[in-house]
Amino acid sequence: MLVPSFLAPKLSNSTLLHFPFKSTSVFAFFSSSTTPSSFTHLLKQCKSCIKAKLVVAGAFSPSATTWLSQVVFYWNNLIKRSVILRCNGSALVLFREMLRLDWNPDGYTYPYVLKACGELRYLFCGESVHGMILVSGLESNVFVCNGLISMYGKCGVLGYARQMFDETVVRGIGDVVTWNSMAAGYVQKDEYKKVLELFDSMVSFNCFELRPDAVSLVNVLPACGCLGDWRRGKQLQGYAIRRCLHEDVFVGNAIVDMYAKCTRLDDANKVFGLMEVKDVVSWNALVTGYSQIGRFDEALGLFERMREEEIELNVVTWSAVISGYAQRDLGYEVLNIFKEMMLSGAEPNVITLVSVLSGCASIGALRQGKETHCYAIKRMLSLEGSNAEEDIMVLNALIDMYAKCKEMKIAQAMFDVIDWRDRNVVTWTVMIGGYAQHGDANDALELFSAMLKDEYSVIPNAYTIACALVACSRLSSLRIGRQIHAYVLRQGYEPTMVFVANCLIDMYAKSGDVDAARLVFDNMRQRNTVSWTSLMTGYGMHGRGEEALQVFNMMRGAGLPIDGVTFLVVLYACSHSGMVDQGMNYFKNMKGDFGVVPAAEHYACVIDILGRAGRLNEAMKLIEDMPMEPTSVVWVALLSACRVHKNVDLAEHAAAKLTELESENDGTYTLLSNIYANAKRWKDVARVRSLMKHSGIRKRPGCSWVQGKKETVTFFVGDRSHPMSEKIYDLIEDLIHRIKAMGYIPETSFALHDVDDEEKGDLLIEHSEKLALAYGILTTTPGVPIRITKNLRVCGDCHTAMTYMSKIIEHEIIVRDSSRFHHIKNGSCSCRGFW
DNA sequence: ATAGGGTTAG
Repeated sequence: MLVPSFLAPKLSNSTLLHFPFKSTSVFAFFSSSTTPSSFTHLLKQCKSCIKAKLVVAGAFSPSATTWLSQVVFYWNNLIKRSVILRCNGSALVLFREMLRLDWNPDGYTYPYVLKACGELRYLFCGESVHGMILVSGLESNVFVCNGLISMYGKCGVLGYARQMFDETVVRGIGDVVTWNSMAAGYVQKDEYKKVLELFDSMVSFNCFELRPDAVSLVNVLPACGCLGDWRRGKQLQGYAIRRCLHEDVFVGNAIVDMYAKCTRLDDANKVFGLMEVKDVVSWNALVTGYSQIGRFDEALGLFERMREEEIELNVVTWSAVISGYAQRDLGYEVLNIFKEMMLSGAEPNVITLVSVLSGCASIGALRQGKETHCYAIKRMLSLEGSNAEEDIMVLNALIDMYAKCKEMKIAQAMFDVIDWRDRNVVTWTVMIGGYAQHGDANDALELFSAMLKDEYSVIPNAYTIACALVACSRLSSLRIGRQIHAYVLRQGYEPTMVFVANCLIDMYAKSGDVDAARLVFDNMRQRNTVSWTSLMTGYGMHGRGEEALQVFNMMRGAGLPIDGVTFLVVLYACSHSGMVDQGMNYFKNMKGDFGVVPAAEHYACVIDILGRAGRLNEAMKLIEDMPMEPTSVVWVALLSACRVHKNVDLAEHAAAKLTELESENDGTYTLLSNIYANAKRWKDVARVRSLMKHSGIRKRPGCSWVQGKKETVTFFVGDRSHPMSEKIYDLIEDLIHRIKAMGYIPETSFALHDVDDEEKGDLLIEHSEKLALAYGILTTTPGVPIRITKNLRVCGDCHTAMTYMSKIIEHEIIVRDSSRFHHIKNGSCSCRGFW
């Protein structure tokens, strides 16, 4: 008996032949009256429903019949049928029952039983069967050996598979299937190089009978595809033609797929055109090939041709088109095609669902997302055995969908329900990304640090890092951002470094350290458009417009494509640095020089530029000349300009337009109210305030946070919850007193109250940014900048007060508000009035 | 035995 070394220690165990089958849903009983014909009848029943209970009274003894060998044959048939119908669990139950009734499995039984073990990834079971095979002396049967190799391969223990393979080959009983089974094991585990090696040794193996067949090619061709080795694939294509194997649809499909995976779509198309027999798979290979290299129009063209030629579309076809749309964030198209698919009667599978959910996420289609959720639940309930690996993907897609639809509570609830052992990197990443973008970014960072705990045994990937950095960007959390940067450097996320580095640029810029952003940019080995525009945006929001334009010129020099977003960033930079003429020039020439047609967003930016410069009439004229309907962003830009330049009439016009567009929000009302207050039109102020009350729109509470040594501390308006409150308020009063002596006059129009000026002054000192500053002064070492972030725009009075204060405190004040950065130092601010 | 999927930034 040839006992493989890996099984030997287990053989001494008396539990060897113990079978851990739990299911008892299927019984096969044999009575003394069972005849071959009644047995055949039972088999037919099984064919229609393998779960049918084969009820026969009493146990059946093998010795009581004259058709003994026939019965084993029928058992084999029953098991084989189960396996073919993919009811592997039933196959094993039948096998156990066969043993219980004392029938002896033969060389025809084991291959199927092993196949069932492999499909179910029941390694322990498979080993037990292996033990029985050794006892029965069938270990020299090549079918059985091949079954063992493929069982171990399927269970992922390639070492065992390889050992069985080597022994089989050494004993000289190996055939093509032996080699192909081993190759299939390697393919399963993505060991593509091993597949190629195996194929080489198969060709050079000195055996007359042994030549690679169609199956061998079908195993090795995808390996070439995955390795991008199309030269090798072409050789194999030559081999296929010499052996006339290329006429096999499977081989043809594998060749098309190989070229498609190597992004050589023209070669793939040529092979496809020459194929005499095509099936859906051939078409699908080409469709997905085009879709994945971004030639989506050609993919859609093929899809249309498939419909014209009335090729029966299957799930894969539909899924490929749906995922193509989803990847392009074309959510509406996703939903349309999905509807068509459902009407055609095709059954969606896990992949379809995941793609549809990603489409829902991209357009925030909560209702359709919930429908898909219901469908998924229905499907999971009706499916016989659910697959944990596939389940987690659907769950991840659902969590992501809910997060992108801003339903963080549902997302969190779903996350909580998943056992931590079932959560994978993506589960964590979609949650972190969800909080970073659509919830409280603090929660995102908390989740990120929880994830890093060893007990969860998941390692963040580049996507996770990117999401965590987005959270830092939103919070301006330079300290945590730096820590993550250090983590990135330690781990080295080489393959996706461009993504991560772009996020780092964004994080440093938004955390107030645009020079660090530049450093990251300069050290990148590869850059893409986003790298450049991120850096430009960084310079733009810090009011360093000249440098932004320098980067733009470098970008042009580097030959990168200049698109609409690039121009948006350029105009944004000009507007925040008061570079009116340059901005207007770029706007005028963007179409002529770069072929980029200005969109509504570009108009909004230019109106902002003109507005800041006080050229309100020009701005209004431009709005009237816009080739498209002015969007709400345009009117908001005008309204803000009216605030700065105290134009009540135009402000009223802009506010009326915003109401027309039904996109007025708390910001609109606050601006308008401030404009009225500034003009001392108190009745109008009261009217706006009562309007707000009636429409249920509340002023978002102003909130500022300041970066402490260890943590970030948040203050709301009039906040007295901090333990240091008393000291904070004392300090503000003291500072205000001192700067008043320097000439500071409180700008009372910024307080939303119709009371006398004295009291308004009191309310102004409660503004969150002043509280944050006082806390910063109290806790920061002299000389170190104080970094404050505010959720709304910084209040004009606070801005003036801080500018005065910067003369008498020993800190630079770096304020990030919802519009830009203010570096306040020695009595002046980097914004130079361009908010 | 061949085809298909989710998480990222301006």
